[in-house]
Amino acid sequence: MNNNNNKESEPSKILNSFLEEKGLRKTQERYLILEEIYKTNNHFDIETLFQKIIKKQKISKATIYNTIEILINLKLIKKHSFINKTLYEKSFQKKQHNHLICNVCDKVLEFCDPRLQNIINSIESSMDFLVSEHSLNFYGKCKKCKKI
Amino acid sequence: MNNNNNKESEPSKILNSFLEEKGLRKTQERYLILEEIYKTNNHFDIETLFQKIIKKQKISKATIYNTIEILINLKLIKKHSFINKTLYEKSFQKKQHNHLICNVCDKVLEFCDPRLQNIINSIESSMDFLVSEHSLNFYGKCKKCKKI
DNA sequence: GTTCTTGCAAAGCATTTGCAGACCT
DNA sequence: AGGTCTGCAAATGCTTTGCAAGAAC
Repeated sequence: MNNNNNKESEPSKILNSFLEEKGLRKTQERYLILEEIYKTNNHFDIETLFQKIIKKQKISKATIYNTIEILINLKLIKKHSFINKTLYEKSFQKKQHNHLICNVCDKVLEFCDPRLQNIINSIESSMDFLVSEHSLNFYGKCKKCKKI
Repeated sequence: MNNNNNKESEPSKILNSFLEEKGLRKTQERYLILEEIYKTNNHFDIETLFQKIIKKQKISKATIYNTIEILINLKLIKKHSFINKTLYEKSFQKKQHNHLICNVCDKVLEFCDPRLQNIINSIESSMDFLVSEHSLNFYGKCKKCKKI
């Protein structure tokens, strides 16, 4: 997969079609922000993303927030509300996963567990609730920090 | 169980012992805030708690935030960082549970599922991570809002 | 009397909004 | 040309901080 998110990458094409379809402007900034995000492999916050981009060219946080909203709607990124901080991550073709957050070093790890889907299925029927999103986070100490 | 949290209720006694032990002041405000929280059966936010108390007597949000912190440490309340809002709930002798958040009416429902503990156990060993807290939230549509 | 706590106001963050000028189409 | 988007700065919402006055011990 092409992570070098130029205008030919899949996420860019998705953004492109969306903007076209809605008659919205294809601004340089929107593609640039998407590109920067797709260059990043970790979870990131707005400030970090802003700092990365501002080194290359003028940009305002308002534009970042605006674009982030579009990207969330397009499912190109995902927002996570952890305790005391909000982080985002790219999500195109990314498998369902959950998070481990180390309270000591702040690292965010990912894991998958197929049993979660079973829980979702049961709860949907037992509680008569339609689940469209979920978040499962474990907070504690990672491998390294456990030892200290 | 006595939910009429006067100074003889269990949560008050816990707060009391803690303050005594640490040589901190047993202020009227601290007991009052705890009492108000234990009268509340739902999840609540700071603003709502503040409004409830201010009707009865002068209080400042700074004091509420300060007391909330003590109560969290004593595990008498629990903080939840949902997407776009922070809510708290009393947690004394409250069983482990998880949350369903309706995106339409904002209602917060609770559920328990014993299989979650199995997931925690597996992840602790497979990821070599020590889990001390967790949150499992499902976002979607509740029974009523599904129909609309 | 000493020390801690409260209430108030100001400061801090993260995010949103309003608007003039710049940029897409 | 015309409407949209950006950047800036101000506003907002939530939480924290600093400090003088008040309360607990």
